[in-house]
Amino acid sequence: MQTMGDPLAASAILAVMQLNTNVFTIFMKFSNERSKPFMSTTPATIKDIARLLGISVSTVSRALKDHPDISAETKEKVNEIARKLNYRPNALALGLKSSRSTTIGVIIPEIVHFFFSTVISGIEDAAYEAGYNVMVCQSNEMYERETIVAKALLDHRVDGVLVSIAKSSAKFDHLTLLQDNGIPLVFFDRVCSFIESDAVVVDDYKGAYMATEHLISIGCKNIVHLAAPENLLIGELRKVGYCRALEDHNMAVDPYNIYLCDTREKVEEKIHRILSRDPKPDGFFAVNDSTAIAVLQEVKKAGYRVPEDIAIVGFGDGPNTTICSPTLTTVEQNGYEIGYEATRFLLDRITKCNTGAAARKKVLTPVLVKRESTDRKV
Amino acid sequence: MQTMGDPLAASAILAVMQLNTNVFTIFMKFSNERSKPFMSTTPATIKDIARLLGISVSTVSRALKDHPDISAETKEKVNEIARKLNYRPNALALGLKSSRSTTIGVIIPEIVHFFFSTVISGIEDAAYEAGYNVMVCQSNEMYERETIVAKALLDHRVDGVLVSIAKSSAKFDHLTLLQDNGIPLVFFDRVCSFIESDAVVVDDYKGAYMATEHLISIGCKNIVHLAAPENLLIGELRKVGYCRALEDHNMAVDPYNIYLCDTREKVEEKIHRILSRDPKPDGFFAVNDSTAIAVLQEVKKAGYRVPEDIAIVGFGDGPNTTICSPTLTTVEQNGYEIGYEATRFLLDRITKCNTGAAARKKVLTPVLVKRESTDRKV
DNA sequence: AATGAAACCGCAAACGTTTGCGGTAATTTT
DNA sequence: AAAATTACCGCAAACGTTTGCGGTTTCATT
Repeated sequence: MQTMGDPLAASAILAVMQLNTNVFTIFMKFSNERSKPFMSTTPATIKDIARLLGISVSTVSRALKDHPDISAETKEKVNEIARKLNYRPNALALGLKSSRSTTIGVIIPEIVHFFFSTVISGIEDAAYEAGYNVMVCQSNEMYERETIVAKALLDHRVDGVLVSIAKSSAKFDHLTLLQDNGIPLVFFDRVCSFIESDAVVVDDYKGAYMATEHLISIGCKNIVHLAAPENLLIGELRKVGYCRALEDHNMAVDPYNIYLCDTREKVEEKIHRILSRDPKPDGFFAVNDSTAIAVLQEVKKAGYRVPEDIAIVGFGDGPNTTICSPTLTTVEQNGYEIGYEATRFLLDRITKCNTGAAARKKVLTPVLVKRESTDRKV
Repeated sequence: MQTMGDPLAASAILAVMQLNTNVFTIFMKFSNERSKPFMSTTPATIKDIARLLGISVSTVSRALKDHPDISAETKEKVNEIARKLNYRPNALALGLKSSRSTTIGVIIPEIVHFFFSTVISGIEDAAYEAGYNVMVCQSNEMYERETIVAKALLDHRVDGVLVSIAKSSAKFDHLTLLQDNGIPLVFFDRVCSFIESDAVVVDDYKGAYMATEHLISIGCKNIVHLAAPENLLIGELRKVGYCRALEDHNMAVDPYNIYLCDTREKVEEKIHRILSRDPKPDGFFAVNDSTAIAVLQEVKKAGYRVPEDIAIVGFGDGPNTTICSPTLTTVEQNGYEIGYEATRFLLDRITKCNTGAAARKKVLTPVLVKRESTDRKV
């Protein structure tokens, strides 16, 4: 058979020759195929290989994973046919049998945000390194969507879930549901205080403290903080960092200088009210970059100079911070590292099956990136 | 039993009472659980429900889907236990049985880009509306990664795949592999000319034509085009649109005015060479927004005024275009709509099983969004 | 020549579902 | 009262794998 030119035809003959039992069905298989010899429209299975070779599925299965019980000759034949048929193991069957799907789920607010998309890159890299697949689900910051995707991940029997909670999530039954079903959870960035679980976060308190202190150091006397909703821990921590920095420099914390304002839209809605307060703000610390940039644009439009009249600091260090003008001082958050480390935590839980071990927490230290929006000549 | 206060305890009793055969295993089940009555660490199955109720799995299965053969009483009991156990059907088993996973795969270059992440939003919405889940995989613009994720999607027996090819992909065996296995393909944005399949794209030619014509209309005489690699059809089409617009206005197409330059890095590398050419460029049409914005920043840095000395147009209309200064004129691409329509195409193929029908193509018309970077007083 | 041990391979159960078919009991129809 | 429905439920096979166990050969050892 090695003398034949066309390897496909060669194996077809080989296969037919070795048949003993069900020649008919095989023949049907061949005659049914249109123009694609040896390739049905449906994925090849171990059964197909076994049938073509006239051996049992057990043998094929063992041959494919190089089991010592199988002869070299058989292994060769099996692998050849498998290659020709483009055989790929059915992950559903594998998962059902082993009750492990080698897939991890991700519940993430919105991937449009640069930070979250870099987190995903870190997650994917860590997962692929370990042979795991990733299933990414957006909650779109909506509690309902979060519950839906959590259940979908449960349905698919993912081996673990990485989650950063939505702004609007106040109930967490859907997450404890996952835990109750033996699916380990690891939080990243936006953690949930009510659930005992591993977590990877940045030191939001410290980042906010540094940001505020920097504004103070360049001479700001009346610093406004644009904050996130209260149920978000990261928002709270950043607010506390802001307050503490003021206190440590003997500046009073004016509650009226703290606004719930974490999107561009809210900035456009509230900015005039904020700017018309007395004493007038000369510094802004916003809970994220896009809010900070919106402020930057609005105050410029209102005739103020940045950073001379008003200095601004954001949080996150997305690429936008270098394309606005002036460029934005911000607190760097290494999304990739957060995703990578969180996934390492999760894989650890999965492979070690140590769901019992105490919750670990990794806190990454952010760094303040100084740019033009706070670059005053002091 | 309705008189008891605790519904959990009530059903436990109910369950034990109804047992006839395997009391022992049930008892084991209870005594094994720590602090979580009625909830093992592993997901509940139909078998569990059947065992607790002393009925067969077939009955439970039918009861759960409201089959007329099952009595109202049984249905009620089954549903009650199912709810208590947080029963969720095993998607792996369902997929294996039906050879449909109600999951669609997405192969996308990089979700960091605003355009692609909006596409995903459109995909998700269309998929969820139809009860499908979405598995998003990034190729990171790498051919190897693209082949890996394609195989992973095949392994998971997704019902269909949406794909936008990586810049570096020149071979497409991994995609025909999917087709050969009966998995329908729909391309979005970056199509592959060698594979006959459905596609949803924007009219890149027209978008480029409009952009170039706009530059001409504001008085640009020497317009540079920063192009994508040649193997990307969208890049080619945009280049052709650029050339055609010049020709239609009796302006010569200078091949030296066309550069392979589609990232910020390449701009920083080549901009000085480009600007030092004679005649000096007075207009730029870049193949995407981030490239255009990089140009904008570099020419400003080099002392030129935008748009007075040099006018710039991008492609894509991401949010960056409104935060750079001056704001960027660009060609709007409705990513959400592309994703939504592509998914509709795919679901159509899946549900209708009409893999045989001719390939359909939907071309969305982009619109030119004029902003400051071309706002000359003419 | 009988025994033992390799070397190879197949049977069958299991994972969690669905579903055609058959069966029993209760109810209705003659 | 017999027959025919009707109502309700269980058996078992199937989806694609893996794997413990048992079964044949074959070959080397006494």
